[in-house]
Amino acid sequence: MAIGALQGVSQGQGFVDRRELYDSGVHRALQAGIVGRGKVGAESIVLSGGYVDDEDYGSVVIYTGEGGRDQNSGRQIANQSFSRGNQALVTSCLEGTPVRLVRKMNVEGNDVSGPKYRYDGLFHVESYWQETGLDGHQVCRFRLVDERAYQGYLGSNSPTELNHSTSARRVESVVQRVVRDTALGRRVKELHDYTCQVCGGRLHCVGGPYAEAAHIRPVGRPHNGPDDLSNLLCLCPNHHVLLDRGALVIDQNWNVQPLATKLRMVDRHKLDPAQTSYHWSIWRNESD
DNA sequence: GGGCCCGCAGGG
DNA sequence: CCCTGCGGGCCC
Repeated sequence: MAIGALQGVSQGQGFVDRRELYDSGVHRALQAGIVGRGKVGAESIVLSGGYVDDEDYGSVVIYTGEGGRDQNSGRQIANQSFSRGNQALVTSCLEGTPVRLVRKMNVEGNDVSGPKYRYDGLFHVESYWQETGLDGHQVCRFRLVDERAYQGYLGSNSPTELNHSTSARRVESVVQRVVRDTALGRRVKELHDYTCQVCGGRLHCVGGPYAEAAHIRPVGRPHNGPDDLSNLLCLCPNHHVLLDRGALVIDQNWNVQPLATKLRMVDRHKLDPAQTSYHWSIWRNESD
């Protein structure tokens, strides 16, 4: 029942089997890959290589949700939904709470007695979406980033001062909305005079207006959206969040659904319909 | 607090 | 390859 780091457990620590992981409290399940509750968030996940759709890049992990899987063959035989453990990971994303990540190691040679699992520290659920998996069914997917990588993005000089329960959400926001907010981000905001393309709102702060540059198709793996104007919107914070989390999608006619309002356009800013169509594809089942 | 469902085991 | 199975989450 503990979220975050555990006393007496060090990063990189090995565990012989799932029973030892269970007893240590690192991952309190003998079989399931996700431990956590829908309304509280996830505690821990195990990356075992059992899912064909998983991608492990070290500090970035693309994790496939649970469910719809044939126990024996290991193949997806039904669609997944954002429920159970998948809902727990969504909650971790929305709340910004860290998740313990355990990797199953490929044991070299015949050393059966050695540790088969390794605790690899805390990860943040940066985003979630769904897509058609390699086996042809809808799967839930999660982009997890090593918390140390986050601190690297931020250039933080005191990683240990980060309080996960209170500041992680803000950390995530900074990564998505400020660090990537370069000259291009300023450009798109100037083109729209800091007016939200969804609601037309313009936030007047002391010192000037505030808006956010939002990528339609996310940049970085696995989405690999382009970091250019044709993939950027000028949005207020609320509609930025709703777009990123799939509550808003943009259809072929530039209507924002389910609001049924037209995306506000200006002549000098052309969008690429391929990007809105990609965004649609990863959220089509959730937005109706 | 009991019953039910389900899962990124593990071993034979 | 098959099957037994432990225990968490969740809904009564």
